Amino acid sequence: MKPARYTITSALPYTNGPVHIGQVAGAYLPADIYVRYLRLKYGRENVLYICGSDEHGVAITMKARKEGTTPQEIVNKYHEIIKNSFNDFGISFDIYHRTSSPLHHETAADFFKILHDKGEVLEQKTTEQYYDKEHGEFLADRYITGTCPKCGNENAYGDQCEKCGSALSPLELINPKSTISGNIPVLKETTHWYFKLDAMQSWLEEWIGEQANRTDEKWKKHVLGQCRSWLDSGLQARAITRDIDWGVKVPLETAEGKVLYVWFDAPIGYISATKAWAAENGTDWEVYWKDSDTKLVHFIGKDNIVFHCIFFPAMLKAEGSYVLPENVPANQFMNMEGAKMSTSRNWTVWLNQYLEEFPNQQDLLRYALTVNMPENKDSDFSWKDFQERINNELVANIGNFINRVLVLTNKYFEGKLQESDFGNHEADRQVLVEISETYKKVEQHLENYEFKKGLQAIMSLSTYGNTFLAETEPWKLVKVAPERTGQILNAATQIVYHIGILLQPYLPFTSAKIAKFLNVNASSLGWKGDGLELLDDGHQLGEFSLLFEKIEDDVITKQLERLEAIKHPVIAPSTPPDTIEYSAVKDTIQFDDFVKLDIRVGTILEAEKMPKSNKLLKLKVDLGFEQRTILSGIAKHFDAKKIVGQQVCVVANLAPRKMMGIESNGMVLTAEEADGTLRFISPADGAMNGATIG
RNA sequence: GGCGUGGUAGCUCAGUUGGUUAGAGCGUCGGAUUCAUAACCCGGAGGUCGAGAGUUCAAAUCUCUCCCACGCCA
Repeated sequence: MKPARYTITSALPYTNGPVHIGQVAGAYLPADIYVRYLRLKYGRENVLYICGSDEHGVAITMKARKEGTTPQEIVNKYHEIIKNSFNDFGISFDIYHRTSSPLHHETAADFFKILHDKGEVLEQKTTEQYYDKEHGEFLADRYITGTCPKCGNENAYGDQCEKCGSALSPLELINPKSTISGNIPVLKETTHWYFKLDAMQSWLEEWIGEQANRTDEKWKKHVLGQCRSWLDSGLQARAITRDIDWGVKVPLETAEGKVLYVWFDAPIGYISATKAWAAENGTDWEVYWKDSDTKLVHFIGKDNIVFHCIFFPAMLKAEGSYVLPENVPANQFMNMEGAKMSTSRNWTVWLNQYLEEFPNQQDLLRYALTVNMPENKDSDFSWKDFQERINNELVANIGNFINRVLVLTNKYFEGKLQESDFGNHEADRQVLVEISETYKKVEQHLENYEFKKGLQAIMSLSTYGNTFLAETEPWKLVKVAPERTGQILNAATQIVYHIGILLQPYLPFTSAKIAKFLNVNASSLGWKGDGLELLDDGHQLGEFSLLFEKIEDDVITKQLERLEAIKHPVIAPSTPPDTIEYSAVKDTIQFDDFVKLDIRVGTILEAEKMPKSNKLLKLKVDLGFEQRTILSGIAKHFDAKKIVGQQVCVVANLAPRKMMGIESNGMVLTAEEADGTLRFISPADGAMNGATIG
């Protein structure tokens, strides 16, 4: 029944920004929990967990163009940020690869070639598309703006009108305009390759139908529903090539200047990542994708369902030699303080940001995200809830239980496990039963992708431990029956030990800490569901401290203030006085002089008044790539407490300057009104920290 | 606009094929306790299961209509 090996994937993050906690809760944390469990249960060598950066597509070329840099630089930057934040957070990929690598280009091109050479899978079609004569290139949908035929909005994009929400095709736009040159584009013929999805309709219906009826593990309802919805409306051939120059070149002589469309190339990234991993480890990649005894599981967010349940399986099937996914346990979305997460509005928590602001507290977020994971419907993350969960559950339940046991054992028996007697005491025997039962529950839940329930079962074991102590009262018993007290604490310590093991998939950092407290080798903590293994009588426990610290109110307040600033941007249109004296325009400078300025978007993380100065505020500003200390003479205009979270523009390449003993690295830009009032300059709709201004 | 998935206690969420008094955690109220990070343990209160209609001996669960949220598509 058990497969010989597992190939587990998490959605490839798109490298036009860092990843945020919603994505983590959706596709990375559940996969990591699953994978850590599988490795413990079935052996590390039988599980391969892969991921990587998705680095192609028009969105990245647009961003590069906007920021005056190259696509490669954009993806290099975010690839590093994303990779490092996953690593710090404990997402335990066997490899984190990238689709801009030569190996991926080769793999994706080969895959295309195989489909192409089969002759029946792909077809060529020639259509007319908008072309920018001045720049000599075909225009991607998003490079075209015009008037929306439905609502009259003059700034609709070629693929969508953001005002009325309707999806468009570029040909529908009235008065189309190239956003690259501003010129009117012309229609020109171009040829593309299409994947004949329609030809796979009946096979897909059959395959999805099998998944819907499987008894070993269920596919989620919303996943199946989405698939049905697609199949019912009839599949159509889809273009898999594009006329841009950023991506995997189409490996045909007749396809000069064309690349694979990103949806086609991205999932192949799973395969190329596997190849890269296999090469590094001197092993064979193919069994992880082609052996029928391999179980392939894709972890994704709900926006990705059709790609992983329809398109990619169809591609794999068309190629012919690959296994198909056994399950695609897509999660729904996580909201933030009751509103949709928005990357452009900064209405989220970036993973790298959390890791910086909460150093060495990965497990707190892992816990909060797991407990609130959007497994079957959208969920909500709020900082207040985060604080309460940590304080009432991690600190008060698990942390406290473990502390009680260790303190008692230390106080009464110098931290040495006394002789146990499970045979003669029903209460002690019950402890072992509870532990075994917990293993069974956790295993069952994890095998079914029920991550919340699994964690709840572990919490229940901790509650059981607390009850066990309350009922046996070792602190009273020790005065009259020290031997029995030793037996009770032995049993309680076995609970601690197994909580340590059970927690490994969920809270690996905490698990390692528990192992240290117990003086056992963390790497030897195996999954001991069958034939419960216990700590030996006489075992000497290690030194311990508090497992979790409480989260104080000010920590939460700070986060909420940041969000409040986003919700209510400071807009103060003051009525100008009748006579305004405008300052004279300065001497003309050359364009070259202007480009020397490096102005960036940043967010104020901390602000405090400089002692002994009535003008200066000491700011800590997050510029995305780094955080800086900047002294700014704005203290008379702004309340230090209220500007935390404010987005500002910063001259990033101003020479450092020391003021009152502290070095200032940059300058925060403000607008000065006639009456001297200062206002921050910040991007109208918010922008990512580090975004260039020009 | 079409399709899909949700809408359950103050909050965050569970509720398998329709079947006794609809559950958990947190919060709240009361009790007990002091080994422990005022933590833990026990107990109580709290729900017209989005709204309305229908099928049924019986509906959170099935059907229809409508409202709201999110996703996919046009």
